[in-house]
Parts: sequence; structure tokens; C-alpha cells
Amino acid sequence: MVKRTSFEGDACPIARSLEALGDWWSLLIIREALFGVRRFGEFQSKLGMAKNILAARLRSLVEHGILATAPASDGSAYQEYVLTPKGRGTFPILVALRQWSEEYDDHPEEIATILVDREKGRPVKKLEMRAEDGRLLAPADTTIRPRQPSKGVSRSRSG
Amino acid sequence: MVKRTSFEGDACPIARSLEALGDWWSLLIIREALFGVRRFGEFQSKLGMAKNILAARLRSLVEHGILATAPASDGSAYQEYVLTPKGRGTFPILVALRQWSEEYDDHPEEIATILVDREKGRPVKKLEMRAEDGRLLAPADTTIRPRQPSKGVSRSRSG
DNA sequence: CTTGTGTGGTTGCATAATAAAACCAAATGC
DNA sequence: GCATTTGGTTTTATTATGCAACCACACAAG
Repeated sequence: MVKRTSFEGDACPIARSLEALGDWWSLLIIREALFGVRRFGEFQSKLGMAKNILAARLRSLVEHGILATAPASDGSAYQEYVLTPKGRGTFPILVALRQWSEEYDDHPEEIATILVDREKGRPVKKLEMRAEDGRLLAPADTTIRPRQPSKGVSRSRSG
Repeated sequence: MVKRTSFEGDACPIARSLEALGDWWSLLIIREALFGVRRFGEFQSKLGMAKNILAARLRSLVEHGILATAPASDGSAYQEYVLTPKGRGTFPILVALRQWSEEYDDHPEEIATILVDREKGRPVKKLEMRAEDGRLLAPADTTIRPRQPSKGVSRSRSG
């Protein structure tokens, strides 16, 4: 088999999310959807991508339950693509990507926009990882554990 | 030109991070690197990917300043690939991807591992977005603003 | 209701990326 | 010194991407 490898059966949750989001366009489509874009042509013109691959991506996102098709809200017979709760749940991923660029990009002056708290207009704080009890955690303060500590879950690859 | 589109000059920080991280393998390579993997063969066997594309990805990650090559720590003449601070800075992205799978995956029972607080062994709390003053923010509480509110920054596309 | 136009795609073709396998040189182990 | 491991590159096949052309249906005007 020479097909592009799929992470579908992988036991690692990161690989699993990349299965749905890990291509060039999906996260940008979702970004636009979070901005309120709903129509095919609007995605196409804002992202400047080929229509056939947009169609393929939208289909894939719908299959993955990230977008859903709905009748157009303006009464026309066309359809719209709207985010599901699962789709809206990607928001922290987009924030993390954004903050990573803001912090480490080699040409930060080329970055056009910042994410701000709407009420105060001030930049959003960096995402931080915390323990259940609220303690701030650094990467080294965390570790990976088997999901069910003694029920014989075993699958491929690490995670 | 029919080349794969590049997001390099894009003004959106999300597109910019995807330029470096947005392919099938890069984030998984970084995941392994965060686990302590440093050697070519170790990446290759753990990820089960073709050697040529691993070589290409490692080269790309080095070019992007996410990995750096270093002489092997065990005294041998081989080299190692180690994360830079920029590379370690992707940690929140991986956490966000992981938590998204944990929350929304259709078959969560197939997920093998969970991220836990090392001290207590309890799951890490969901990433949350906060304002500078500590207020918890929902996506709708945030908005996008031009980076420099009145210095005439203008580039392509949204963000 | 007929004609024109915009929307939302699909199809065909050229090129680029990915994958598997073969190959290879340098480093290492014996 | 010789076999093996390591860390790749090369070759070739297949898949994905990107552009342009095409097309069906909705809609609007007359």
C-alpha cells in the first residue's frame, strides 16, 4: 500500500486529532467558520483556494462532525456549513497556534492581528496548563499515563 | 505555478504556524521529541514512517528553528535532533489537540493515554483562556484586532 | 416562461508531495 | 579486517494538490 498514512486507528489522541485537522486547509476553514463564514463561495474567496479542494475539505469536515450542512439562513435554497460543538471545540487549538506564532515567529512585524479580550481590548493571556487543584504546570510537571490503569488497554504506537 | 500553496507571507498568525507545523508528520515528530526521542532511527521506528520523508521533515523543522542538530550525547560520532525553545513552545498546541480528542473523539475508548499532573497523577485541567486580569474568557468574549492600532499595517488576507 | 447570471460544485489534466523499497557510505561492534 | 547498524539518498509508484474548464441548478429580469 502506498496510500497516505492514516492515523485513524492510532491510540494517540494527538494523532487522532491530526487525522481530522492535520492537513493544510482544515484549520483555516475552521478559522473562517469561527469568524462567521458559512457559504461555499465565501470560504473560497476569503481563503483563495481551489474550489475542488475546498469541496473535498468541507466534505471531510462534515464527515468528521466538525461542520454540518444546514439550509441557508437567508431563505435561499442553497446550503450553509456551520460549526458543530465539536467544531467550536477547536478554538483552543487555534489560540495555541496563534500564540505560538506571536511568541516565536521570526518576523512578528508581519503578523497583522492580535486576539484581545473584547471587554477591555487587551491581549488575551497565554494559555496555561493547570492541575485539577489549580497549580500551574510546566511541561516537565506532566506525564503520560495509560488511560485505564489496569484494564488491559493495548493498541499500536505510543502516545 | 501549481506548487502547493505556502502561507509564509500570510499575515494571519494561524496560517504562519501551519506553514511550519501543518503537515501530517511534523507535530508527531515534535511529540516524540518532547518524549525525549533524539535519534533518526528512533523517530523512524516509533513513528513507522518512511525514512525519506522523515529526513525531509527533520530538515524542514531544523530550517524553521524548531529542532537543532547537536553532536550525540552518548559520545558517538552521530548527531541528534533536539528541540529548541521554539520547539518546546509548541507544547500547548499538542495539549490542545490532545484535549480536543479526549473531549470530542467518537471512539474515546480507543485513546490509550491521558496527560496527568505528575505530582498527583490526576488529569490535567482543560486549557482555559483568560484575560490579562484573570477573567475566564469564552470564544465570544474575544475579538481580533489589527496588531498596531494606527500605524498603517496592511497585508493580505484576514486573520 | 424564457433568457441571463450567480452559486456551488465536478471533471480533466499537470505538477508536487508521499510512500515503499533498494541502495549506499560512514560509524560501530567484534 | 569484516559484518552490522545507523543515517540517510535515490528510484519508482501512487496519491494529493492546484488550476482551469465545464456544468447543473437557483434565482432574477423581462
